[in-house]
Amino acid sequence: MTAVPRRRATPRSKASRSASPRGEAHRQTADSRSTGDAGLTRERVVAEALARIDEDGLAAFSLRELARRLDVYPTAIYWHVPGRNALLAAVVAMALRDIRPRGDPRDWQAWIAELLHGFRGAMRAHPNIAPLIGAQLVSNAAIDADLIEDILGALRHAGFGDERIVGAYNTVIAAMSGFATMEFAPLPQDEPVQWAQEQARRVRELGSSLRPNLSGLMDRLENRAFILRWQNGRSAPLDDSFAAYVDCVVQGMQQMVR
Amino acid sequence: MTAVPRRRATPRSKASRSASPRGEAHRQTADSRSTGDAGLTRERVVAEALARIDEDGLAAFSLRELARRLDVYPTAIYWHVPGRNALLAAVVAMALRDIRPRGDPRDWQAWIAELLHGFRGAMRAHPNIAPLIGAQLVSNAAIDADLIEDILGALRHAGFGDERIVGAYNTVIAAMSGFATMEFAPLPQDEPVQWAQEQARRVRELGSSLRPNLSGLMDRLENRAFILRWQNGRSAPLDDSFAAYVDCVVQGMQQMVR
DNA sequence: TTCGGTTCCTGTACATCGTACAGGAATAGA
DNA sequence: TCTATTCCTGTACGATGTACAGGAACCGAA
Repeated sequence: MTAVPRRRATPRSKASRSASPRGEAHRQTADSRSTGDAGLTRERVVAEALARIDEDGLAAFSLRELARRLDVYPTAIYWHVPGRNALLAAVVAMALRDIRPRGDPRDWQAWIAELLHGFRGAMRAHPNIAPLIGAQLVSNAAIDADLIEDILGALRHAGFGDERIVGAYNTVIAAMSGFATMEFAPLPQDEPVQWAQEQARRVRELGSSLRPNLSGLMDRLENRAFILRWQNGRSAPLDDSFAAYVDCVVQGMQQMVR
Repeated sequence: MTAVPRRRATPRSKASRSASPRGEAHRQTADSRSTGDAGLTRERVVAEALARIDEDGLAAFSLRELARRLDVYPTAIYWHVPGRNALLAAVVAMALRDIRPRGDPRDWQAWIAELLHGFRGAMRAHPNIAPLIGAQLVSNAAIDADLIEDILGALRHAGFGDERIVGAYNTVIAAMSGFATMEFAPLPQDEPVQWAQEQARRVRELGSSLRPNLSGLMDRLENRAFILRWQNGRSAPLDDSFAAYVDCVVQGMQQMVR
């Protein structure tokens, strides 16, 4: 049906092979490579996977397409990565690499707010990994141990004792990932335009006279509130709501600690 | 490798066909059916899909396996449901059918707490749909419009005006789904025992002397905190942490409204 | 300089998946 | 009794993840 122009069966084309930089031999050691586009690395595989997901979305991502982009056979990837799931875990880790706040954990309120905003910033940079977040954060090493240590440190400064600090920690992690995961959750990717129109119509129809709050607030809610929108955070970010959410969590923790 | 005993190519076996209840003709009208196990319905398809996901997990779920269980050809499902994604959306809607609190929205704090606990209860009943929650709650009809109306009503009683009620609403939705989604996120399903052991070892090694908070709290944290556990909420629920989380959100909203 | 081992990739193969499409049998309505 | 509709059977296709068996380039020791 789609009749996508298909590349040849053999992944490394004659052309790209003979046009190899400096006409050097194809084979290179892992560390002597200087061109950067030949010689696979785990780093390169993961980075390209993230790039593919950023561009085409998670649903369209496949090891075979990734291999095509890397100009290798699909099974070559398995040398650097155990399998699809492990690759996705590594992708998440790469995307969340730099969320550690630079502020002072002793100013715990500002520090936690910075953490939550930083996490959301990473999600905004790579919104298509949103569905992976919950799945990979079960116990994955995507989050640095030093970051966890700092979170606990901030909570100590907030005044949490041994009894309640576990609940506070879990609250922070859940708050960090909860909002952004939903905000950037993907839309149905088939027929996106028609789907958005249908959703917009559906949402507006909810505001009947039988539902006074919904109808009275419809102007403010439509496409700006969960379940009542037809775009995701990529095209329609929920900045204000997220700020309110962060305030709520931080103030709630302040109350909790007393 | 696994060599699963494979059923025949034709889905409805001779045996089950001739052993059809009361030896009646195979074909039945949609409403005259009384046996309950013949005649497909959208309801039946969705219910069986949820049952399959509950038992085998989301990763193992496929339309073909579902069809095998329903004793029909895979393509028969398409008569009742547009496709895989739509089916999963319907599954989520079914699982979240009864989360509407029975309390009085005017007592907004108790009402919102009940909502959050009710949502988590639904997730505990169907933990394997956790990865779908974020994805399907973008703007899906999984949540009843009347429930949304009640949430807004509760927030009105809390004192939120037009300005801030959208942020409060999004906070409630994010809080509702955020924690439970993570708590019940699936573990890697290949080699679960070995994986759990590795994770346990990894977590315990994080508590070195370089990380005093982590090491000091390790006894309380291990397998009870996000990122530091090797079981998910199904086998190791985070009841206390969730209660703390709900308190935090509710108290935070109370502060917000002033 | 030769040679055996290691690294990293090519190439093949297979079971499985979602779903498009063409009918065909039973039923309902005229 | 005839026709249209409903709901399923049956076939088919392209795509996917990954097991497995090599094979070519490199490394270090002889």
